[in-house]
Amino acid sequence: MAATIYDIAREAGVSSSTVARVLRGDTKGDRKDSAERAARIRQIADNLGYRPNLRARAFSEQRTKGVGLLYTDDAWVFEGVNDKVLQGLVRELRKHDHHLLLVPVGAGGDWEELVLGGHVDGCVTFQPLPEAVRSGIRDAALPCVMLGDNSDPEMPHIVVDDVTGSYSAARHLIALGHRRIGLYVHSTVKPHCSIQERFQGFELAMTEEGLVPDFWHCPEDEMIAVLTRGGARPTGLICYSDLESTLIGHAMWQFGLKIPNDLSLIGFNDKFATKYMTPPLTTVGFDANRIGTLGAEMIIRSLTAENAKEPPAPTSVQVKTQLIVRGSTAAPPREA
Amino acid sequence: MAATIYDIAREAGVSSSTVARVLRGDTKGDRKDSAERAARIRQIADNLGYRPNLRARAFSEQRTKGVGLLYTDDAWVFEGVNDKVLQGLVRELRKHDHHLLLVPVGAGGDWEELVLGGHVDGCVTFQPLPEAVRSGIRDAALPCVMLGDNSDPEMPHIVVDDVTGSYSAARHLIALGHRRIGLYVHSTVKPHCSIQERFQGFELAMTEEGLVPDFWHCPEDEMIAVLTRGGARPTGLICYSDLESTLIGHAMWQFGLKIPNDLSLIGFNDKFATKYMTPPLTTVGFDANRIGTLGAEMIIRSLTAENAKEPPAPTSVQVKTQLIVRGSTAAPPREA
DNA sequence: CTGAAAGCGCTAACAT
DNA sequence: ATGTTAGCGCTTTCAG
Repeated sequence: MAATIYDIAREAGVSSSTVARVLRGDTKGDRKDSAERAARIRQIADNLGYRPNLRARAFSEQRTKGVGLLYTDDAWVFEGVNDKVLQGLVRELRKHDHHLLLVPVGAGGDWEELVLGGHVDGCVTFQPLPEAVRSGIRDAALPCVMLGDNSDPEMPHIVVDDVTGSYSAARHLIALGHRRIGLYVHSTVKPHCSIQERFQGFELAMTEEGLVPDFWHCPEDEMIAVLTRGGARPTGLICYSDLESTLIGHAMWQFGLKIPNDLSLIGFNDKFATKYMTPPLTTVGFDANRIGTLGAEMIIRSLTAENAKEPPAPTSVQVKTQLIVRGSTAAPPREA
Repeated sequence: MAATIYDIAREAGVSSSTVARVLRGDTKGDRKDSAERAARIRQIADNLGYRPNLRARAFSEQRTKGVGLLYTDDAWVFEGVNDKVLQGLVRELRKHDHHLLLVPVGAGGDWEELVLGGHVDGCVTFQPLPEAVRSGIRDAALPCVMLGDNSDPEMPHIVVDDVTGSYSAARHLIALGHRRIGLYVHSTVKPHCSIQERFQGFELAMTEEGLVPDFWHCPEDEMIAVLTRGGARPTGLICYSDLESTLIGHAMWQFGLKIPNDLSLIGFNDKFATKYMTPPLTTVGFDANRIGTLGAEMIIRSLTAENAKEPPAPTSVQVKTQLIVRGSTAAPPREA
């Protein structure tokens, strides 16, 4: 159906190799007759609507120029700021003539067949993956970059500077006069490095001031119960992400409590809508798009480095965070 | 490097076709010796860590089992409820042993080469695409399903029942006593069918009551100016999406105006966070995940129908909407 | 600079 | 049921 280099070759009266070379621009055009022939070949290709067959090329070159995005199958892959990460990833990959495949892990449909079967040249992972997946990738020596996860020191990864982020958040609350401050992670968030590191930064700021860091990893109703009970409840809460902030902020409103008057709230991620919350959310932001861009660059590099037989050095990149102070934080209530 | 069927064949002392057949389970196992041999072949394949080479298979079968998701390169691809659509799409495709490729159109990186070069067997489109893209797909006779866009009657598509959605939203406001009601679409939203149809439903409800439908397609500050001026300003606003609701709700709060007391606000899409807005947003919801699932089923069907040489009949599917009444709507203020 | 030819790994039609 | 063989369309040596 579609024209091949052979069709062109026949019509031009040359060999298929010549066509292939010309079409790839792999010719100098020194001699005059050559140049003319090249032009004619291009002309014929154009007339025939020739388009290289990518399946054949992938087979021949033994690579697809595809990169798989592996993620565990929870509901939050495209949520939060991951959309921006994804955007940066896809765009940068496209710039380098590669493309992204979405590969949920553990959602039926065998990821192994797809990823290890050679339909992708490398992969990028979101979130901590099951050990089986990691070892599968490692055994296959498949180039891989982990995003937001440094649980595997062997693999290059890009993470957010969580320690500094939560440190500055805690510092901000302390400076406002808060003494009882907590860090809240929703129970649906699976344990991984970001939780630990956000706790570390938080803990550091607290202990520097001789304060005791409180930590919750529970469903929202438990957290809400703590925040709405009388007595020594926290007056400031740092949330693992903007999701928790949304949940807690809403609950406070339902209970007739005011933010920031009754509770200072800090989110994480600076997703778009938080700017428009009531009140606008103070949050720890970072350039999510850049995570994607860097991830793409990194995987592309190891994909090309592979051709050069040089094993890519394990690399770790941190993306800076910045506290964005808006309206959800203020001095603690008097009685505190 | 990786084991092939030839390696297995050699070791088992059989032909490669036999290996291929056994590995595909394409054998009855009638005779005892056959069954034994099959078992041995499987054993050897296992030992060798055999895994079918998907590139070779794609080349041979002339299909990749890949589906491209085409979208114009704006910032909202993964925003709103599109994340859910995407989720449904990916999962359903994976169930049918297919996978999704992300293909931004017009962001550098040639979509044509990727899509028309045979790296995907079909495609699904988000949002209205440039005519050049549509005709390219049509000329290549590439199976395609359009999501949220019925601008091309030739192509199968899945849309939301926008007319009924906005109709019920308007009806709700009218029942509450509102007379001056507007429909607001942000200027960043490009003209497409949903806008028209949401206007139609809105207009219908209004004219049924002898009311005049107001329509704005502008940046938020213009809309805000209209809402905060004195006199005959709208008391009820139906928004094209939850984005507009977020923007407007926030602006009202800044101006010291109350929702729903001073303005009743209705969103569209029912994205997760709107339930937690202050107050919770009344919105028109629909099963976004289902759009993805249906889209996947539809494209899979036309991919397999193609093998049967039966041109897929153009199909149109509508996903139902439902008004979700929460706290952002109430009777209009007295003076109105 | 060009042509001939091998090879990439699998599927499928055909013959046995 | 099994083996043989011919593709699938491109890249890449290797001669000329």
